[in-house]
Amino acid sequence: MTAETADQDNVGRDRIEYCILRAAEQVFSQYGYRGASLQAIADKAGLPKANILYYMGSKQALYVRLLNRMMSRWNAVLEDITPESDPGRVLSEFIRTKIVLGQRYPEGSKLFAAEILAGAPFLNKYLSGELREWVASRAAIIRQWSNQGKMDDLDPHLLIFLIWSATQHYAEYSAQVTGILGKEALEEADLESICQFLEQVIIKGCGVQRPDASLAAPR
Amino acid sequence: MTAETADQDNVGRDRIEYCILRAAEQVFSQYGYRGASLQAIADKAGLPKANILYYMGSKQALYVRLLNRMMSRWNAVLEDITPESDPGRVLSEFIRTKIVLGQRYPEGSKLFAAEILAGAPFLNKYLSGELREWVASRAAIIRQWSNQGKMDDLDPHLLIFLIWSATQHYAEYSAQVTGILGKEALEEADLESICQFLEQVIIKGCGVQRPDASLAAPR
DNA sequence: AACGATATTGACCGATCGGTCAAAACAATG
DNA sequence: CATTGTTTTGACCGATCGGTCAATATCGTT
Repeated sequence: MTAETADQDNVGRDRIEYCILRAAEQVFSQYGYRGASLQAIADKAGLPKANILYYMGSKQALYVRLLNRMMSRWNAVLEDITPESDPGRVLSEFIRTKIVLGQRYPEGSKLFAAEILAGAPFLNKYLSGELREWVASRAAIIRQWSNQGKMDDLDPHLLIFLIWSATQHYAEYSAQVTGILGKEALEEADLESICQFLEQVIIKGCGVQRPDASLAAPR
Repeated sequence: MTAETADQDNVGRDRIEYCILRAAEQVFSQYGYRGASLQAIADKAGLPKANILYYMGSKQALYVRLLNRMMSRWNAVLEDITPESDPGRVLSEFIRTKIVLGQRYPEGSKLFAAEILAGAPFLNKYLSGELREWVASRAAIIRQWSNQGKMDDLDPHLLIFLIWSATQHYAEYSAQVTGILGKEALEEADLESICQFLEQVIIKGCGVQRPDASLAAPR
């Protein structure tokens, strides 16, 4: 690197890399790792194929980078959960956040789904490592809620799986959902309906108690 | 065809076709349509590649045949639903049937998932045709249940989506589920727990009333 | 203007893709 | 045994795969 024009240089580099990542996410999410071709990514990015490899090194490196980017987007979810939290509020926020993430990054969600479908060849360590710990810590807190009588006594892992599956469905199966509902795409109002539906059914289904039942007057 | 040794002939042919379909289902479900190669299918079936094409005609014909086979497996679900049915029993059976199907045909389930992820290029007509009608008719009955006060007033489409997603999750995301639970595979007992969990949460979450509340003595 | 570093890109590599074909192997009938 | 129809399969086709490379273009520094 020559002296300190680094800022400008990196800005230009970052812009191109972002463009490549965006194109690659679309192609990988649609066709999976093996089904995607660098040529298709290059075409979508408007660059020659050799340029993709110049910036990303290899198909695998590009793919792994996309996976990591998507994982990091999910890291913020359910961060502030504590044994003292109100289950209803936390579950509600969990559901809404997941729905929003799926809408904000539909290709990333599908990319992740395709990776799992293929048997998680690049993510098995993450699944049985970081993510397992993540789930275990949240499950322990949910378990405490049950013991405190704040909600029914349910397997917390299965509850987390339920929320995952129910929310991700609308990102990964958008083709099915829109096909059946006869819509071109899901609108804001649809998403709000979905969120309210899932909140109501899941929170009620878990027997979540009103937070301040002993304090607030029932009405 | 020569006279009537047709039986034997067809049996031999069917056996080979079944073998090919089984191998193809594995490969397609793991890599998607574009990511799968006829060579990989041939290797898994223990046949030369040219033989696959002799029996199946083309990669696309083989793929479409697998899709149709999987769709027909799902046809039996929720067939005997009526406005007079007990919602609890129907939903419970719906959930269990879906879980069982996912376990019986894990590759078929993943095949379908991969097809939807890719934007359902081969299934969009089915989704917005047959399947939409299927959903609409069931949704109408669920709506009647709500009007009869048998359950809460919820969007039936979203309820069907919820059950679909929650059950299919254990077939399509088996790599994630086993990775997080730290199991090699889901056992019978796990599946029973999952079914009971989903039945309890969803039925309770929908406010389903006990069927003979006015007849049976509360205990 | 001259120079070294970085970017860009067309040409090319061996491997593999889906698919064709004709020769060989096989089975059944006359 | 000869004949006819069906399977089987290796060889091959043009296209495309991921990846390499060297020639060229661009840029900042001196």
